Amino acid sequence: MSVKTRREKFDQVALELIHQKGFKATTMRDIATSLSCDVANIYNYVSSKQALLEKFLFSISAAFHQGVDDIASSSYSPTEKLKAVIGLNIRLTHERPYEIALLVNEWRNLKEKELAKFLAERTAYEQKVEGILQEGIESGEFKSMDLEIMKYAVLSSVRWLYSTYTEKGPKMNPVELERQITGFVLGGVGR
Amino acid sequence: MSVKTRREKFDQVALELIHQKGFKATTMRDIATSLSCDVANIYNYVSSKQALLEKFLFSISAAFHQGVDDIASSSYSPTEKLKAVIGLNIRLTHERPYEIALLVNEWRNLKEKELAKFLAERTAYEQKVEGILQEGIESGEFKSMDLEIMKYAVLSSVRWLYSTYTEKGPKMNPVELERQITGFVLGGVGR
DNA sequence: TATTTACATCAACAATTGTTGATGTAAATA
DNA sequence: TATTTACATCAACAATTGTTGATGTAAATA
Repeated sequence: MSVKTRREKFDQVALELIHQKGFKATTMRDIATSLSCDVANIYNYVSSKQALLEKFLFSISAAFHQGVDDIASSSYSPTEKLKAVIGLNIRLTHERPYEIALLVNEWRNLKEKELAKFLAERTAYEQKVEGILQEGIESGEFKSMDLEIMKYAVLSSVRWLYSTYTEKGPKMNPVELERQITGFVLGGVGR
Repeated sequence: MSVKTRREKFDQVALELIHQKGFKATTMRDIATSLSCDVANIYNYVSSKQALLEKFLFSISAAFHQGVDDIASSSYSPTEKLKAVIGLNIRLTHERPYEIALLVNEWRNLKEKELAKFLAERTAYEQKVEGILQEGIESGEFKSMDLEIMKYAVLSSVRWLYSTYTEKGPKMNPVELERQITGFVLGGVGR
């Protein structure tokens, strides 16, 4: 586990630096310094700085898509599907918090073509979630509220989670976290 | 209104560019080009690029603090205070969406000293909201859930709002928006 | 009228930054 | 044994970028 190849170490260091300082602010020299090697050496691992960002973003984006597709096409009820989407978010956040942080904060640094591709993927993901919510409204399981607001409210309820795993301090128990978030999304803070 | 002094025009252009491209990616030359003037001219309006970011962030941060202080020290019930906090967020988002976008996305570009000051202010704001939530749990108005999770869940429920005002397309009616968000935060999506 | 204010341009700088080409070496593989 | 692989360094580049100093001008103010 903690014995990593040089390549794995590189990925990890690059990811944490980009999360911490931001993509633009992280220089190839920063990464080299953290690896105690020469700048030029980094190009043995990755073809360009842009390619580095693209790799992280499209990899985690694909994981979300696969997860939500499996949920959407299941025979679960809307409520159960919504719980599963929350569970998916918590599982991925727990496993890959730094990539999710980039997903939230660094996507705008993609170049034109990749940016368009990324935004298309993001919109597709959001529409899949919206589909579950609409199903729930129609079946009467969810209250009838503005669908777009409902979608953003639900999505934002899990978007902050990565910070509890990237920041210092005690990590939250993912099982308990899921229970709490699910309770909030379904029932709010009121009694 | 649309007749602006050169200085107001500068603020507006700088704000929109930084929102759109990000602080690091926005160059002084970008701003100059948008204003159809020389780069050097910008230094008649602001002393440095960093000062520009600081001005926007601390100004909007102060507005949030003043708002939440008035609410916290009122004699409203916890539920009413929570509604007022949501209302404050919606009002400020409606009035100053671009500054709020920077508050969410660009604070990490502050330099050491200002970064520390900013984070202290942000933590203080979050603690004030947490205080209201705790009061509500103790009085039995809110369900008893993990206070920290509750705090982040509530805060994130309003953190995405700016995008509905900075993006193209029809703007949401702030009164209806407030009603919908309040309903979600207090009662969730379930029936 | 004399002076300040607000806004403007030009040329130039030092530092930073992503990237490349030439080159080397120890270990693994054919 | 011959060759490929993975990892490494050095020197150098072209482009970008924030910022400054010198200088000018039309309008507002004293």
